[in-house]
Amino acid sequence: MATIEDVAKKAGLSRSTVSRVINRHPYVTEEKKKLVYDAMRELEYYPNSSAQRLRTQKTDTIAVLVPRLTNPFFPFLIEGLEMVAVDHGFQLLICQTHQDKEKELSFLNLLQTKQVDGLIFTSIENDWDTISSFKECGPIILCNEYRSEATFPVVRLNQVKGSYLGTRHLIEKGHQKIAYCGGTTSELGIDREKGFRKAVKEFDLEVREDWIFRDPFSIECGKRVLREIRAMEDRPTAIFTGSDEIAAGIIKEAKNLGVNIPEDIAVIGFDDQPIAELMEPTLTTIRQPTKEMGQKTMELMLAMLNNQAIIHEKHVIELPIQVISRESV
Amino acid sequence: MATIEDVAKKAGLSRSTVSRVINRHPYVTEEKKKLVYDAMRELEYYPNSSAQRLRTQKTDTIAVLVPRLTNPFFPFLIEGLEMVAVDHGFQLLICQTHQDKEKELSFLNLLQTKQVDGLIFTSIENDWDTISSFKECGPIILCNEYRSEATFPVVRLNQVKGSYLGTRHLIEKGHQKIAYCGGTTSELGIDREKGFRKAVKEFDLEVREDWIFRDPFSIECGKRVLREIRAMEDRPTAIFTGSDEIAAGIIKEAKNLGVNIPEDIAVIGFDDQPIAELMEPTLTTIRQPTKEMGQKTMELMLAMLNNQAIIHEKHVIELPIQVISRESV
DNA sequence: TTGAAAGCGCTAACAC
DNA sequence: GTGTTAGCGCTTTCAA
Repeated sequence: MATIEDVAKKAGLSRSTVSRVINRHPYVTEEKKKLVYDAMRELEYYPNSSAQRLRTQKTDTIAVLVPRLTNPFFPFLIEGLEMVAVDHGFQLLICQTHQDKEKELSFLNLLQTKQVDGLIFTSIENDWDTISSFKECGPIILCNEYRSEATFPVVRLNQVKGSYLGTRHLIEKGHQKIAYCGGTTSELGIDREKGFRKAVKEFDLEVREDWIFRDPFSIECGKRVLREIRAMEDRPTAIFTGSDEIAAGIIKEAKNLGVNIPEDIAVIGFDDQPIAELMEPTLTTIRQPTKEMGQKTMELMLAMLNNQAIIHEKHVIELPIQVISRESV
Repeated sequence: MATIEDVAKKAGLSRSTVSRVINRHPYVTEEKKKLVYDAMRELEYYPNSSAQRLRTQKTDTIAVLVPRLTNPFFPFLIEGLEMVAVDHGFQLLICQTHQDKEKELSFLNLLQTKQVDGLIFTSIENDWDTISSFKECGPIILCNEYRSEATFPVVRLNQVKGSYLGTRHLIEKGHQKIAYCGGTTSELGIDREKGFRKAVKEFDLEVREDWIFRDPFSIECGKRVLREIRAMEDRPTAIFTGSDEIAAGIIKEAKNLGVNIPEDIAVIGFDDQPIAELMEPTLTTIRQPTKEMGQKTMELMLAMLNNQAIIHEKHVIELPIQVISRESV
């Protein structure tokens, strides 16, 4: 493998000049530039990035922590993040935590060991104290999931509002008996439940604790929820869910059980993934501007890396959220 | 940021000893080991991986080239790759080519610049000559997509057989007029078409060239294909498709147009993604053992990196493929 | 069992 | 404009 030294020798110049050519510095004569390029070509030289990184203390890489890639929400989010990153010469290191605290910590280690210049959380597993201790290691942003104690910038949606709007939509369609399916471990989940409760209370309806289903996340979970509901004596007429996948599972199981949607029970999803349009009936859902959220996040990250703007540690960007009305409600 | 030097000083030892402790070398007394650990903790020391990489000439990172993450096939494949990689202390650098030749080349550059130890293609954009010129840069494996000229190891399915079985399934269900939707730019696509043609000919049926739809890839493409078919005078009674997404698009559009599946037209997908079970009717499809393919590929990569086995450059691993019969045929 | 020292490949003062 | 040189932080002979 050729090194910069080899190129310098072959070109009859110094390492510095070669380095200048590589890094497109001004003040190199065309003549010598050509000499360098020729030598590089002949030797099939490519700069060693570990050496560059060590020397410059930059990696031009941003770590993105996601729970898992098989949840389509995250690939779409990554799409937005990547678009902006690539435009600015950065690459993404995508890290699946699989909802594991230890794994999450091991990825935070990337920042400590200088394998990445910055890190973006799209989900959070560990306690806030644990995570905040990494503050000194480099720029960190919370995107999608968040913590109110956070002393990092946050890019998020107003989840209270999202679920409030979704629930109100169900109520306005005439539903009074509404079940809720959502996460409880994240602040995002807690906020969604708040929005749900807010809407229900606003219309003087009752929140039935036995109609609250905690921490479902998959198609399978959705199926199970519907089975549990069908086993009840007093059943809800509508279900609010925390993802299109859960909602899809409910719809699927409804078919198996001969339950009609939305007549017997209405369902609203969350995210507006492609699957929402494919289901029969099509899925009413709460659209998150996923890609935009990714873009905004990466723009913020780049600004932090450049110290362009002084980013306040309580900097919060909130993006709009809306109900997409289809057939399942 | 603390360096190994700082730790050495604080512990009253040499850099070498600290390094030995970091790398769990034998022959360090417990006493000194403790001294080092204490110093590391106090200084919040973490080894700089750029320096380690430069010194050891290893990155413990494998690049995985995928067309895009929003096609669920690839996250599942990555799942398999990652499982094995993580077990052996490797991380994945996931690279989306977005079907772009230039981007693909820029990722091959990762190997040249020593940012990764090995590289896995799951799709191929450039000419074989272009790609094969990277052979000297490090271990490369083709996974999923392949080229018969390949002088790299290949992990793949027998695509000819897959589409042959799928087409035969359609024929055995009584279909004689079968349309084909698939890629033509990749060898994988060409092989699938071969399998299709083989089955059709074997049953003395005709391949109608105007029923061949080239290079569809999305839900939207599927919709378009069905519209084109409905505009024909003489229509096929079944469609073979190259992905569950295309098939889902066809089914979706069929509903819009009041076309019954499988009565008016049968559809078979490819991949067996979660969506196949969610569609109504459920999707008959050709299952690829995606995760296993990922696992096998990474095992092979690790073997290549260790020179454990001498991997023949024409090494080909072929995994089984089967038809999953549901309602759409 | 430990330390001294060389060097991985590169960039950036600084000097000319 | 170009070259000399120091050094980024680490591992690994080699010698003791």
